[in-house]
Amino acid sequence: MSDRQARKQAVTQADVARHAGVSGAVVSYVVHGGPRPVAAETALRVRASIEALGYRPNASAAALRTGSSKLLGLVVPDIGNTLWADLTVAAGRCAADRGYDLITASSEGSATIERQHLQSLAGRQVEGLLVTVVDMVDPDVAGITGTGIPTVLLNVFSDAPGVSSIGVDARRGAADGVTHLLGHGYRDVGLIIHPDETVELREQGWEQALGSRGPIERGPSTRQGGYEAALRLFGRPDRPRSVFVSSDMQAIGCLRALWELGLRVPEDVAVVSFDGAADSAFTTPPLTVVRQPVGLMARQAVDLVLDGGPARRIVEPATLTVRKSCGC
Amino acid sequence: MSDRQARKQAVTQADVARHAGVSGAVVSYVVHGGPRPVAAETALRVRASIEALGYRPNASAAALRTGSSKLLGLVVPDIGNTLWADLTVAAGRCAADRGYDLITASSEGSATIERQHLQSLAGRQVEGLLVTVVDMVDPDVAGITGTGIPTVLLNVFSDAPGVSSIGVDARRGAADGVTHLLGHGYRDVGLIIHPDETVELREQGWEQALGSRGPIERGPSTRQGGYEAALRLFGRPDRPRSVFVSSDMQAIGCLRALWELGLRVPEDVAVVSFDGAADSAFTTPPLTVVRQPVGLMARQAVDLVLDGGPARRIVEPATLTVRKSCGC
DNA sequence: CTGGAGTCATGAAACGTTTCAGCAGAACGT
DNA sequence: ACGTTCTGCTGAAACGTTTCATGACTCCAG
Repeated sequence: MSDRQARKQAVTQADVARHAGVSGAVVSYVVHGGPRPVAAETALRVRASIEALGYRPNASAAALRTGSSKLLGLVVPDIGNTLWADLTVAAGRCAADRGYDLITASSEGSATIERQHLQSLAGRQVEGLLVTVVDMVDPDVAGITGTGIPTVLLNVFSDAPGVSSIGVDARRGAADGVTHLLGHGYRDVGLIIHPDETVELREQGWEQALGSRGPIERGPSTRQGGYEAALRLFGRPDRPRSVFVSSDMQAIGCLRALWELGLRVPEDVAVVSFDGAADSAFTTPPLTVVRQPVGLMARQAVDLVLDGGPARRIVEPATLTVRKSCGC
Repeated sequence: MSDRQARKQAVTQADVARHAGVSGAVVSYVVHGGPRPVAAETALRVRASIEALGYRPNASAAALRTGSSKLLGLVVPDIGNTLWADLTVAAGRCAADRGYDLITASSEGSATIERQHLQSLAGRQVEGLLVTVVDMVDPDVAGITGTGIPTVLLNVFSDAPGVSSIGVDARRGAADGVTHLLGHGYRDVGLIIHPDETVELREQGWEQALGSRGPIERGPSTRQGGYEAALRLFGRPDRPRSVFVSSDMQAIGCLRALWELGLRVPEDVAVVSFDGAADSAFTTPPLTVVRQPVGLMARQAVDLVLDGGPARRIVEPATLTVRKSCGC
């Protein structure tokens, strides 16, 4: 109990310095390789002491002194959505390449939680913020612009000053997906989509390609949400012969619903979905998708926040990946 | 460019203190509610200043001063595995409930990356470490025990001193799954498993229930790994009529392989898998699984590292969840 | 020898916070 | 009137780093 109270830093720079018979400054120089030269012999002695004592620099102290936390924040709506998991992996790797760690926070679809996470990350002095917003009610994302933290939005384009955006041309991507379905001869293409500003361009693309509004069912971008929406959509007397689903997660739920209803894919219903998450290739049948290049987007986002240019807006193409669910 | 060089804390405690006409100490008291009383009127004035200036305490400085970073580390082998994503969500929620943030690091199946992450997290003074190891070559996990950071292992039981473990009774769980298959009348139950110390108990459970060793194919715990292993297993002339798959990810890949081979589930091949991740309920057909209660485990893990008792070993039951893939 | 350049190590300041010791003044009982 | 207690605030120290200004020492040219 008392040994737990006495929760102090195990080994400090000063300990190492004493052990090696040098000053603290030299220890710092050895650890960071500069900015002053250190004699090879001394460096060796210091390194030996570091090893012997198991010294590990206190990141908080370094961050305080240098003003650089070497921390990046990532906020996603739902880490259980494999698309965001893919994004997280890619961003984590890029960050690590540049010596940064990533604090990942999942909002679980709640704007309130999102706001809390954002506040918390700002307090942690993260040097960059990658955000996939949950529903984008707020043009200034939770007052983040005021903090001066370089921020990139990854699933929506914002006009807020100082905020960059990276995303795909969702309207065109969606239109391409629907057009592909149309090319198979389907006249009516249903839509399953989340009722949310972040994906409204997908709805527009669908409508544009279709030239009219087909049957729509709405529900959250989750497997369960897609399942329920699909149950409604294909329970209709005028059920469509094909459907464009605005996220892979919903498509996965949709597939289960269709299976339960005894409708075969693609023979009875053709399916195309948006996102191209890792698991969209492993459904039965594998999903034909409009793919977002999240790996690329993550890399660009990390570069953008870390290299500190002016706010930018980058739009990547969303490309159709044909697999089996469309009937090809 | 120069305005970016001049990267200093926007608003500090001292700024607020000056603005409100009080000392820095009072600002701290107001923010934290103590440990000294503050007159209601003064508190109001300070709060107004905080609001007006947009003050946000510097977490690094607080961490340095108090020795408490309010940070927890979570290391998972692969965040794309929805089981770990589920774990991450649960752990993040528990941590947030207690005022902690979670740094999540995904090792992507590499022990080297895992070690790097662990080192980095230790340097960040995380106050607890939740680790799902990637292959468990190292009884002392990457020298973490030396750091004195409370650590919980979540997918393997370790004898390392000072390290807690929380996990399921995997041998029994696996045996239950296989026994269920046996109950359907299948005599030979194949096995798809990752060649790795972290899951060897599942293999033992399978063998124990079976009373012998059936056909095995090995591959990584990923969708692709399961897909390839299944292709081999069911390409055999003596292909089994049922299979126990040691992870949901592999089972999802297996389902795709079976679909490609024209084998129906469960009519031609019955499948039971281990884990019970979120998406195991949304495959076609939905997977019968041996479920790990990751939500519960995450909660216990957070409590364990934060409440600071002695190292413990907790084993939860893994329970069979019957869905459709077993032929019930 | 002297002076200048070069190499290496040192001490101390600063980063922004939390918290302790101390102090002024008011309130109170006697 | 005088101690005593309470309330509300302040100043300063400390946390562990990084880095600057300084200085000691060596080396070499003149």
